[in-house]
Amino acid sequence: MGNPLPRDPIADAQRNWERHGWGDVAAPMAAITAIMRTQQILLARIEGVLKPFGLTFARYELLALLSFARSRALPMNKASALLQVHPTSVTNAVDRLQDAGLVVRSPHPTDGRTTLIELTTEGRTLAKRATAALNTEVFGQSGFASQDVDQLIRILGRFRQNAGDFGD
Amino acid sequence: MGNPLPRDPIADAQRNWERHGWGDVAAPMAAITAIMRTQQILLARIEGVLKPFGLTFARYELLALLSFARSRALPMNKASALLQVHPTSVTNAVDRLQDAGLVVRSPHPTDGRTTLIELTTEGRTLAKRATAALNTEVFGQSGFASQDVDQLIRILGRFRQNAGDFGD
DNA sequence: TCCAAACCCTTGGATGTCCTAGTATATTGC
DNA sequence: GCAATATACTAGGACATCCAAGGGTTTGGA
Repeated sequence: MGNPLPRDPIADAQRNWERHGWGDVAAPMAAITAIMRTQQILLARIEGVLKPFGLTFARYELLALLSFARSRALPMNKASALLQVHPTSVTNAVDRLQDAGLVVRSPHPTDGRTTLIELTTEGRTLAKRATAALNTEVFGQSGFASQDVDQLIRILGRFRQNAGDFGD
Repeated sequence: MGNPLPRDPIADAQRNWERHGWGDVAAPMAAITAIMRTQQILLARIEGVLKPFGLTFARYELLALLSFARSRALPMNKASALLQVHPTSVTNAVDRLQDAGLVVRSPHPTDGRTTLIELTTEGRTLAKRATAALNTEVFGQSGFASQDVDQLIRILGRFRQNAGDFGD
């Protein structure tokens, strides 16, 4: 989508902030902007790897969640909570996965409000293959040094906890 | 969109990866997933602050870019490169900002292919006010410790450079 | 017991992102 | 000078996300 820029646009923005007298928030602004951009880069890599499988990242995440769940079937609201996305996003993903024959919906045995989702055999197979591809082509070549990975897990873990993602 | 989970879902995923024999990529997987989730949290905060101004993050970024540009008018392709988004995304944002009276399009004086975008007076004022709000309500309360901010800038800066974002 | 409040999922609408093509204008090479 | 190639923007389509609202089911208090 573009060639490398001559200079780091985020470092430029940080300098702009300092120049305007906002030096006290320039660094957090740069860090947050860098997170946004990094996410964009990583998402593009992930989607690129998943495309041959006919999957998007959103659909893969749901497939992976189901493949690791203890119980074979998961309520949609549970999936929404664990994936931390809006319930309508899960509805959307399940619609498409079901059209592709990778998951099936079934009614909850005792709660008429709840819908369960479950992997089909093809869904389980595809989840395995897609995970293997992501492991070798993205996670195995993340571009982060080992110590940096640890730092990221620590820093972002604390941030997410403070943001109310999880207790503990 | 949800209450805190009892446990960190990303730490759970990391354990799942290790349990399946993918221990060598479990940590990068967790780090990358944490980046995705952190971006989601930050974006929600930013959009929440910008909503009263009638802005989204995409539109704000364009407004901010224009307000810091040396030249009053910027070609659309330049904006696309600096914001690192697809040209059609800039077209989309400019359409809406123009409808809102915050920017105007004008033809390039010498290159008939190029369209310049320029802030209106209202656009410049709104950019200032929105920036002030983001500085106090988001960047000033990022939730990252000062040393962590430095770590993030360093780690993600190197990552972005290796990913080909910029030379230097 | 029974109705109001809470909960679950889905539909419809607004936005944003990207990709693919199409149109118009510039630049390059012969 | 003219054709071929490259560049700039935009239109249309596929997906994802969220919010608001609606319809069905369960729960809980009067």
